Formats: sequence, structure tokens, C-alpha cells
Amino acid sequence: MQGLAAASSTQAQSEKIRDASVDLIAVVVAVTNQGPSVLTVEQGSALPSGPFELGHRSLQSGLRAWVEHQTGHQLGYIEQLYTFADSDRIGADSDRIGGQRQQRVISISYLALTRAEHAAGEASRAWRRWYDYFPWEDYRSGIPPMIAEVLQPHLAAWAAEAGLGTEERERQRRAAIAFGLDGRDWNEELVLQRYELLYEAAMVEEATRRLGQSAFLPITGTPMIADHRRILATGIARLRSKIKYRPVVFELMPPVFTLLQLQRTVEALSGRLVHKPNFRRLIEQQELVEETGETTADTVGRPAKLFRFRHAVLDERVAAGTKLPLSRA
Amino acid sequence: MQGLAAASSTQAQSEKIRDASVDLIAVVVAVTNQGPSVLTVEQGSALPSGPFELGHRSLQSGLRAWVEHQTGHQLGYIEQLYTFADSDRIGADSDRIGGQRQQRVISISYLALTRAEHAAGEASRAWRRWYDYFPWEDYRSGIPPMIAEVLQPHLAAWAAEAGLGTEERERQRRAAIAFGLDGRDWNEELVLQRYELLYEAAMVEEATRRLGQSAFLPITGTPMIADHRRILATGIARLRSKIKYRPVVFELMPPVFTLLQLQRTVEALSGRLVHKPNFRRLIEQQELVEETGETTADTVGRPAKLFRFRHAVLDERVAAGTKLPLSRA
DNA sequence: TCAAAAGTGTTATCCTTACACCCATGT
DNA sequence: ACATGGGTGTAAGGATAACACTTTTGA
Repeated sequence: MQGLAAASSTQAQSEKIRDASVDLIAVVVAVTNQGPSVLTVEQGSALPSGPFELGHRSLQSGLRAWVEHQTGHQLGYIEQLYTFADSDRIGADSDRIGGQRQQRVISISYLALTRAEHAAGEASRAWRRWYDYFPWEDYRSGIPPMIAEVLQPHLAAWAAEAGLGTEERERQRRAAIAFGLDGRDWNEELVLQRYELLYEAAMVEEATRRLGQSAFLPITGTPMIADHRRILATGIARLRSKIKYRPVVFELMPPVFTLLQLQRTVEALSGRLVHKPNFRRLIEQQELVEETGETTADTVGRPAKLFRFRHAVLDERVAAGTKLPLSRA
Repeated sequence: MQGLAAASSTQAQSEKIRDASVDLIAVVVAVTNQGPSVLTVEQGSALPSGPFELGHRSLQSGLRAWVEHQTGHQLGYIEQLYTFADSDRIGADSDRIGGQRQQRVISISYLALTRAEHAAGEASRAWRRWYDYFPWEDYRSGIPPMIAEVLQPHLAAWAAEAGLGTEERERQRRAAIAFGLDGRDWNEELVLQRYELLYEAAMVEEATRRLGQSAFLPITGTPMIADHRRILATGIARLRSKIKYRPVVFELMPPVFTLLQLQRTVEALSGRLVHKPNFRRLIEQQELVEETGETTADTVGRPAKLFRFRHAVLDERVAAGTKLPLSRA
């Protein structure tokens, strides 16, 4: 390494970044009685975050420290989302100081899953519903009316704006894929693509900041500072994808739960309703849970059996999915 | 952001990292006539890498610049792998300068896929076979004998070393899962877990560097500097997983190819043999390819139809996998 | 004629999907 | 009795896996 760096930096020695600062940003997810939620600071306008410091033993421990310091929450399951050096960030502050002292910000984002049981009282205001930020992502009550009423017409106008040609058709195609227009199916995993499309079309507040061209277009969903809403979109997309092939939902469940509670959690995350009988069979057939022997003292309806997650599955099928037609197994 | 950072750094102002340096590291994969290969520098002992500089417009463009500068190769498909701040790296150099000037290195790794057609001549020495670094990962000719002959006995010894208790059983269990021992199935995706296990057991050269305890244990596979081999393992694991649900193999294929060539490429990456008739049906049924109308002027056997990748699939099924039993679709 | 590779047919099995229906409890 | 949620049966359709077999070329 040292050899390489030395050899190659002869070319651009003075431009090597020695003074980058590193930001850690967390998308902390829980399902509260309010529905799928994310842990925020600053009245819901930002995700918990802070600089990586020398006192931190690792990136993850730094993230844990910041989240705990800013929100009081201890994190369990954590996975890395994405790292970026957004040019946006160089803007105002550091850029104009002069050639020598330019500063770059590297942002490393994480997805964390937690049980938000202590989410009552004043701390509960830190939890904000996903779908306040992304109202078009909740299909649980059918297609959100705003898609046809607000998004579709403005996306069409945005496409037309490109001047009739390949670019217009390209925009139409992207919008149709992302939002399930023209009879296409809705794909709940395309959270990031949808946000980026609305950003390009200047239909989210964040996009109008640099352009100043606000006003007449509808501003959709609660905005956040900097690119935090984009990071949140990335986290939701990752989670919607991951629940399908890894048993991560259980990180969000209490130790003991009914199958309907589990189903409601999956529905909250995916933003879609699932078929109850088949869902139960899917879970049982995969041997993800075991009965506790207890039942709920529920208020209404027949008492439900209580289940707990079978931690053993994490050992057994580390990953099932084959999908390759292997020979002579 | 600014507000948050200011408020929180009162606590540890002097420790904030303003002088982190950021390294970009590339796992560049191609399938050459030598088999699945990775682009290296320094006689195969390192991956192409270099510091992120102010001249770079983005992380990706910085990576492209370094790879092109060090190897002459232009990259196509790129995706981010993982970002880490390894404590190992603080070692020798920067740590001993003094309290104030501590320096941290952030490494951002990427996976790149390319067609290595220009991989002849002197440049070809930059391409090294995967399985020189990971000889236990190639199952194409059946179970590699070294697993039973070398790895299994030493892993057993390493487990016993823990002193008979839960820790010993835990080590045995991990080894069995990772290497498919005790009648378990081989899971080709566990590349990283296997490398980490061998590292813990001090059976790779990299592990003996810090300990100095080398010598009597067998050193398996070609080592690399720093943690480059671990990064390579991460890249291989990601690719082995991804070919199963996203049509990325085609990034490694020439514009026109036969189904057997495609199959051989998949086999090279996964390290496993696939069933030819079923593989063909899988590909055709997914409508991933279309016939060109041409056939090969092959040297031996019946001429094969030539195919090309149907780029349209990238639009059509952005991602198929449902796996959730949706209701009233 | 034979080796080597291309390619087709067919079946058993499993998983997914959809529909229909019964069960247990509180009001 | 009926509303609400819990829970089971089953059959059609599709995908996968395993087996056997035919076709087309060059040496």
C-alpha cells in the first residue's frame, strides 16, 4: 500500500486529500403503534448523525455512540448502506476558503433495526412515520390517490418538457417503471428510483433548494436537510428487499408475537397487503418460528397462538437460495 | 447538518477527524482464457487502489482514474462493496507521530466487471486467477482435495485449541457451516466467512503477520498486502450472490456468445458445475438472450447458435423476485 | 465411425397462488 | 346472532430437477 501510494502521488501530491471529514448517518427503523417509523432529530428534519472521531474504535461503534448521544437509543442490528462523497456538500462552507484548504465530506450511511418499545413519552416524537416522507410508498389501502392525482400529471409534464424526442420517451419510460403506470405492476422495492425521479422533476422540496425554481410545482412529502431523505429512501429500499430473503423482520418484533402481528409488520415495511393464509404457511414451512404454547388474551376475536423466532435458523440455512441448476448434486 | 455537528462536537472537539485520508480500492473481475481473474498490481500482491483526491469529481471517477493509471484498464460496470476504517491500518506509520496528528484511513472498496479482451501481452500478467488466492473455492472438479487433507484437520485442531467447552463447539459449528463439513452442503456464497475463519485459525499468511507465530501451520493460497485478499473475498462473495438474481454475468461476456460460453462463465464465477439442459432452459425461459441468427465456426462438435444479451430485460423486469404472498394482486 | 458438443422431451416433485371454508371468542 | 380475527383444506398452475435421448459437426 505505502509503496503504491507513494509511487502514484508524485503525479498529484498536493491534491491528495488528507483532511477529509467523515460523517456517520443512521437510518434507524422500528415499527411503532404509529406504523413503520424512523428515528429522527431536529423535529423530524434530520437523521441522527455525527462525525467519525478518533475516540471511536470502529465506524459502527462511532455510529452507535452518536445515535445514543442524540436520541438515547441503543442500536442492535446494523448494516452498512452506502458511502458517498456528495459534491453538493462541498458547497457553501469549505469551497471558497481557497485552493489549499479544500475539505471534503465523506458520508457513510447505515441501516439499523430496533424494537421501539421505549418509544413512549417525549422520546416518541423522535420517531416519525416513513410515509410522511414518502406518501406515495404506502399501498396498504390500495393505490395512493396522490399518484394519479398529483404525481402522474406532473411527471408527464416533466417528460414533455424534455422536448419531443428520445429524451421525452426515456423519461416517460422511467416514470412508468418506477410508479407502475401504463398498466405495469407496482414494485415496492424501487423506493430510491422513485425519489430520484421526483427530485429530477423538482417535485420534492430538496430539489428546489439549489434551483430556486420552487413555487408552482406541488411539493410532495416532508422534506429533510441535505440528502437525508435520499438516505432514508435507500434504507427503506434495502429493507424492503432484504425481508424477502433474510429473516430480518424479527429484529423489529417483540420476543413473542402472533402471526398476525408479524404479518402487519411485514405489510408496514413493504407497504403492501399480504394474503393471510399463504403468509402463515410460508412462515411455518420455512420453520422460522416456534410456538410458545401461550395464547393472547386479545380484546376481540379468537385468541391467537404466540410464537417466538427460532434463532437456530440463522445457523441452519445460512442462505437458502440456490437458483443455479447445479449438476450431480 | 452544520447545526448538528456544531452542537455535538462540543463534547469532543479536538478529537474530530479532519485529516482522514480516503482510499479507493477496486476488485476488477474478468473471465479470461485463464479462468475467473482479478486485476492486480505489484506482481499480484495488491489490488489497484489509490487515495481519493480533490481532483476527482466523485468516488467512482476517482476509482476509474486510479485503475486506469495503474493498469491501463477502463472500467464499465461498478458497484460499491464496503467501507471500513480498519484499526490495523493505523499501525506503524501514522500512529506514533503524536497525539495531535493521528491519521485515520477510510477504505472504500468497489466491485467492477469488465471484458478482458485486451488482456494479452504484458498487460496479461496483471490478471491473476481467483483460485490462486482461494484454492478451496473451486468446486468445478469436485471437492478440492485440500479441504479434507489440509483445512479440515487444522480447523479441527484450531477448534480443540479453544479448550473443550462451548467455544470449541462454536468453532466446530462455524467451520462445518463454512466448509460444508459433517455432511452439510457446500454454499459457494460463504467466501468471506471461509477466509475469515482461516484468518482466525492463522492458516493464511496475512494472519501470521501481526502474531509472528508463523511456521508450522500450512499457509494456504497466495497472500496479498494489507487486507486486500479479504476485500477480494468480499467481491467474489457479492458476485456469486448477485449472478443469481440480477443479469450481471453479461457484463463479463463478449457482445455475442454461445450458451455454453455463458454457462462456463457462470461456472467459473460460482466455482460449481451447472446442469447444461436445465441451464439453457433457465436462460431462455427468462428471456435474457436472443439469437443473432449466426452460429459458431467452432473447432469441434456441432456448431452452436450465437446469442446476444437482451438489454430490454433491464427495463422490463427491474426486479422480478416477489417472495411475498401478496393479496388480491 | 467416433468423440464432442448442441439441443429436445418427459416426468416427478415442489412451491406458489387462489379459493373456499370452519373455529373460537366477545358483544 | 354476528362480527372479528384465527386457522385449515385443497386443487390448479408453474417452476425445478433429474433422467434419457436425438442431432450435427470435425477428425
